[in-house]
Amino acid sequence: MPTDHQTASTTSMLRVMNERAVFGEIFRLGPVSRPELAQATGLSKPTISVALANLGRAGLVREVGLRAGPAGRSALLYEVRPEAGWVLAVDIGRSFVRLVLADLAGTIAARVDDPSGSRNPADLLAQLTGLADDLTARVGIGRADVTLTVFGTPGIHDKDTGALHLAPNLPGWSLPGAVDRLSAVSPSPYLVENDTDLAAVGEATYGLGRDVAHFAYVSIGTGTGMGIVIDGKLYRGARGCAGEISYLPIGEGDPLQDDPAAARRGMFETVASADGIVAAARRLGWAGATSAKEVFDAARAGEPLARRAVEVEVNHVAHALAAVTAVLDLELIVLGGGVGVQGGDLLLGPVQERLPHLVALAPPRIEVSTLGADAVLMGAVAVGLTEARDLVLARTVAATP
Amino acid sequence: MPTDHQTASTTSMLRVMNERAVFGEIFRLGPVSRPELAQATGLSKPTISVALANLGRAGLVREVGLRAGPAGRSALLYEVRPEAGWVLAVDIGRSFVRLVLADLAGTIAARVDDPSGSRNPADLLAQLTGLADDLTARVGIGRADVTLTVFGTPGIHDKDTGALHLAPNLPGWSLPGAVDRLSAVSPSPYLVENDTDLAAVGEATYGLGRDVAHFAYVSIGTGTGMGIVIDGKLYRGARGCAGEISYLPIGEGDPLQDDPAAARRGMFETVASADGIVAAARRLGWAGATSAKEVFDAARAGEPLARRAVEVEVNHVAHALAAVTAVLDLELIVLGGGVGVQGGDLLLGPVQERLPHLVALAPPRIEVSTLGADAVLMGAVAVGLTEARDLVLARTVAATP
DNA sequence: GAAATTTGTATTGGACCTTTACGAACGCGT
DNA sequence: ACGCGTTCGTAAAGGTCCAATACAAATTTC
Repeated sequence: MPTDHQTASTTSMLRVMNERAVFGEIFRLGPVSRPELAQATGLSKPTISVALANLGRAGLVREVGLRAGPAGRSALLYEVRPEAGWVLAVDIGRSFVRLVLADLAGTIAARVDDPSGSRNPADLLAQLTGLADDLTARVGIGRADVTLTVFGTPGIHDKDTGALHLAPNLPGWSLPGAVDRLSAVSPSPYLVENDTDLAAVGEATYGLGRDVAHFAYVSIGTGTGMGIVIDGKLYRGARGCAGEISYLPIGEGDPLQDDPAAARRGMFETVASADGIVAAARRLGWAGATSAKEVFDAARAGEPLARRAVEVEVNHVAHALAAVTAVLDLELIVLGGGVGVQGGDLLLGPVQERLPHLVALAPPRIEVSTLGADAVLMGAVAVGLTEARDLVLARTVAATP
Repeated sequence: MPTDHQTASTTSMLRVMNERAVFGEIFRLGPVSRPELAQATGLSKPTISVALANLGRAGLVREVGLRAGPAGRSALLYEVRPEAGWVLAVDIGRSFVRLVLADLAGTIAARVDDPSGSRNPADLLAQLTGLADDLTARVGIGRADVTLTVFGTPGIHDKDTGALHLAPNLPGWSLPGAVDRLSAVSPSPYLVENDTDLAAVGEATYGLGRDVAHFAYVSIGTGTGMGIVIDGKLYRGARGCAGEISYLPIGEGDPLQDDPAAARRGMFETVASADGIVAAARRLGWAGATSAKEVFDAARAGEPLARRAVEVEVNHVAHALAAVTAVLDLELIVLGGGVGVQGGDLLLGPVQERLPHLVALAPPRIEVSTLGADAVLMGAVAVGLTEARDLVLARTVAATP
């Protein structure tokens, strides 16, 4: 049990701490006056003034107007200077590459969605670099002005070897060092995160999980996955594999005896992902079923075979969420991914009804994602903003001797 | 996503922070010299001296001897004054009540194990109060000298209502306010924690999980449960129900169709707990099986039916740990509880072998508890010590105007 | 247009920590 | 036994930072 010991501080670190606190409150509260900052931080007015002077000199905050109060002198308002930092968010999806350039205030300045072709490292890198240059040029900043780049990819990024595991859709990226080549996209520091994890952060920051302390995002689509956000922080697990619900031992039979390929892919993913639904429909007698969307449409139209296939899916999803609830005891689970979003109307009610029968605990609320396909990108922005805020501040502090 | 904002500090809070840091390092490093403390905290020698003077005046630390170095003046060593605080740990088990009185240094000064009778609130309270008085008297301190009392109980403590849920073995304790009556045992502040959670903390502090950041303790016995320790902190979940693996949807058939009572109890607990093993043995043809211990003994003797019953148990446990691994991605899982400890030799190997076939991820290490029945008690001591350290420090700081 | 109120800043004082310097204590070698 | 190098502990001086107080500036209300 490695317990983090309390840190000691010297006087000169106080200024850093307090400036950081002031900067953080400006982020949190938006345009805000000095008295409000004094209130929020517990610091005195003169201290706030000094901190604002330093932050202003460093170009991190700016005056933005006056607040007209009921009486008395109007207060100057301060806000984060948006151009103080830029976050490049990249979602490397199965069929699309999406990029967003956001300023430090979180405003999205430019966006690109590219239905890309090849996924081998060299082609993908060239494509990403070109798109990134497009975006920065469009906004009128240089490549070097990007504070931080955040990549969302499927699979698990092994930071020691630079390899990407469990991402069969990205051939060539599982070789050692392959992920490190992403540094070529932008001269900034960069982060590589699992796409489902980012989607979870996105939903937790901009979506339904905003005020929820124990939250998870469950993605069901071509594959399955889960991102866990606890107390506002992503939970990654010992090796970054937390939330790999593909491997939940849920479904009929025993993978060892049945099908080793399915075992490698994971029991839950095999039965519950899009092609698992198609397989279920076929097994039930609908030989011509080709896509999950088709099955859901038919179920909405009242087709009995399709409805039974959906029932099977409901059962699998309910069992998975039951397992997650038994382990994590969450407040809210948001359903996403292709199946989760497009089939959400058919899944949500039955799953919610089924869950209390499986776990005699207070079940979590279950909702369908509001961000949809943008969840990954928005999560990358959120992660990037949090990190970029620290980066610009650290840069400033270092430059104040 | 509630993000905790950076706190601001004033100069006078620096002293508090630094004294806290010094005190923490003394805890962490044991008898330690001033130069070592300066090194560990990053503070200067004079500051350490001042902090030690204050802590000494408050009775929290004391000189303990000299360190003879290879050359130069010998350094005075400081350690926590054990009598500065006392933690009373209480394990309310199924057939035993165990109490321990530990000083602030963590030394166990007195212990009592009582094979108690009645479990209704009034009787149990009387018994606990008597035993607690015995312990304090034996050590020579007063009731009021106890800094903190930590109770370990089965079930989930609802802090809002003061009721204890999911603890069928403690009749009467599920009424609102019942748990609050535990305050009568000692005039100190008190905490009520789930026994399995405490056992997890015990193993994480004194047992096999000492240097592990992602850890869980899985208890299998009369019931089943899991305690999760992440980065040294207990993970409780949204309502304190995290780790209730009794409800993992693992086992044959569907509880809804089969047996509503089993559904209330939880699928996994029904099949994998001690009486689940007995039931499995009977189902396999051993009609006379009466206890899990008997089944394990027979399996060790080579009895075929018993060995098959153990195989069934292995399968269930492996599935449960697979689900836990898929969700949490742990480094280490420690197996405890009656079945876990006494049947560990038969379960460990087969489960470890089975797990990689169920999850294609790096599986966690699995070990059998070394603390055994003392895990709950030791966990209560660990939790109490952490908290008591803050309490005595806060008391001191408040008394220094 | 004056009073009331709120905002921003200048000044003073206090709390804290570090640096520097020096005396105290100890071991080792001669 | 004595000196020397080394380490430990403390004292004094200096610097940084923040709060409190006081006051000037700006704005609304009556």
